[in-house]
Amino acid sequence: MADISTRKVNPLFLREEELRQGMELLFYAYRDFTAEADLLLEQYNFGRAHHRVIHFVSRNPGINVSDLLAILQITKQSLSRVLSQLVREGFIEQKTGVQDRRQRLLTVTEKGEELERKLSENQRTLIANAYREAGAEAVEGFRKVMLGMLGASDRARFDDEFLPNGLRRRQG
Amino acid sequence: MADISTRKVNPLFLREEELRQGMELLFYAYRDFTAEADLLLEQYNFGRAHHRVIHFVSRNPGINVSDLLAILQITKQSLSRVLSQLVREGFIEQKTGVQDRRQRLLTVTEKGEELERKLSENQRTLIANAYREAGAEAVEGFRKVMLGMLGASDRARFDDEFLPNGLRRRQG
DNA sequence: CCGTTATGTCAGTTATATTGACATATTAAT
DNA sequence: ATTAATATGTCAATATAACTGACATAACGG
Repeated sequence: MADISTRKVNPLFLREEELRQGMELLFYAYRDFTAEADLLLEQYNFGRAHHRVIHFVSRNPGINVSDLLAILQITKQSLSRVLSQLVREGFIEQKTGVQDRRQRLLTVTEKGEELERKLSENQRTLIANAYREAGAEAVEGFRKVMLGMLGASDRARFDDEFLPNGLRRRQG
Repeated sequence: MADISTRKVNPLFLREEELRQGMELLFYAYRDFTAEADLLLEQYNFGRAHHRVIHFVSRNPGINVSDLLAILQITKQSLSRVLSQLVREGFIEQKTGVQDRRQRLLTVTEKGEELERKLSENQRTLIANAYREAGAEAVEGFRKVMLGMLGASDRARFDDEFLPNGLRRRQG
């Protein structure tokens, strides 16, 4: 199946094949990437949504609910269940905004940070190993391609961080 | 937030930051990647699972149920609902195996191929654009990193296709 | 004061997956 | 030939996680 001889003589097939491999890479990588954290989450009776909330609140301390919803792209009702659970169990804190007292600004507690570290440990290891094995140049390419795949609004979240080229350099 | 000066003097922070960016790239890319196909699937009252089944059966004509389950990593009951729906509506065909008549070998009908093309059109475009904009070298790096992130069993699915280096070369 | 915004919540629904138990047909092993 | 194991399918109950819609409160901005 998909014999090389066919590929060689048919650049269109080759390109098509290449694209479909890209699709599958994304599928498998995402699944493998999330698999272990999912197991850990079960022990807390949490789901992937909890992980995402903790991750993005940890990365954006003081974020308000609207902005978090914009990142997660879920309904406020969905977030509510997850978030109130995390607050109730002491992983996330809500503080009333100072300029705008309607807002609830979210931060992760120390307990929350600890959980975040646990949850992401395997993920960071996976990425770190993949980066190390692939080498600096490959990592640069990986980022380029991934960024190129993002929709405009999501890409904007990275622009600030990528342009100042503090990160493009090393990844030893 | 995340000021460059801090990054420059603290390689550990930089590395950590880099890994977390990788995590988010994967999250956003996967979501943006699947967003449009999801919309189309709604029109058929199908879900992402249907897309996956069609994709992998299309890529592996004559695959049996067990192997498909191994790829999808879902229960046979879950697959059953999706698959029987696809068979009932004429997107997928089942044929009794010849060597082993217990098996149901799955193939995509012409109608199924058509749906697959529709569903993946946007995804292929996304990848194609990202590849083109990033360049051949970046694509090579992207693949290396993605492959490096896969678990052993998933990586094995690509080994055959990657080692014969019919694909590493061009991506014009 | 009033329209809008940020947030929260109640209720009902839908989609999708899971587990467990069991059934059928077929193959493979003794 | 009988029997154990395999490939597949199905019924039923449950779980999860999202959704929509409606409504409520508090605070902002003019």
